[in-house]
Amino acid sequence: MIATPDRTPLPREFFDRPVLDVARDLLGRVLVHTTPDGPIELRLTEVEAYDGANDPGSHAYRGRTARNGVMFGPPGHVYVYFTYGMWHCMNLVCGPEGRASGVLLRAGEIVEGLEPARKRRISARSDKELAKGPARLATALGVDRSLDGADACAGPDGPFAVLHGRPAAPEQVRSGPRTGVAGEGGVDPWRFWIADDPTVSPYRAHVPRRRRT
DNA sequence: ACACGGATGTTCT
DNA sequence: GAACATCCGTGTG
Repeated sequence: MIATPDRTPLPREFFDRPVLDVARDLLGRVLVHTTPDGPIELRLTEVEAYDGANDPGSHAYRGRTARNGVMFGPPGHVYVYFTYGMWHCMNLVCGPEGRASGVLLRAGEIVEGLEPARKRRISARSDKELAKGPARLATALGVDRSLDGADACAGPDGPFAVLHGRPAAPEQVRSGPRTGVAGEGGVDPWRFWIADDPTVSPYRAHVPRRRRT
């Protein structure tokens, strides 16, 4: 008999901690996004921490703007941004309020709602690629800017929640530099993942692109 | 498996 | 005008 996973939503206090602690602790937890196609659930296998005004890699480094406002708000909310003209990526805001730190959700395993996830990720060659990468993850979950600012601690009534799940054992957690982050921001080992998990995305260094005309 | 360039448009300088 | 917390298709090995 298989033990029942703990489906208790994480309380807001979970997110009201230093962002590095929250990032490590999120691995293995289960996200639930309720969509018109039904619930999609994802077990997190890879995340990155971004530490507000102290962090040259963070969207909050140069202060508050219309885009990043949610990062400056209370912990336990969803920050979604649009990038490269095509993609969405999602973060969970960490406390304390005003610190503007967050955890980018980079990859995971779809554990419920495979059919709707495949439908949104038609180019995926296998199920382990459905959410292998932050924009793929958001696509598979059906997340866009309409979810920006949503409360991740609202429980089953809200459109999005983070369940307790089965946290990864600390000895299974690996860390390294963040993917695609330029300059000094790409130095700190603030990317975390579960060792040997097939859904973790490959590391890529930041590549400055040549101008187009 | 890995490297490259194009796609696409919002955001900020 | 430039940068962008990326992805995909195509090429090579």
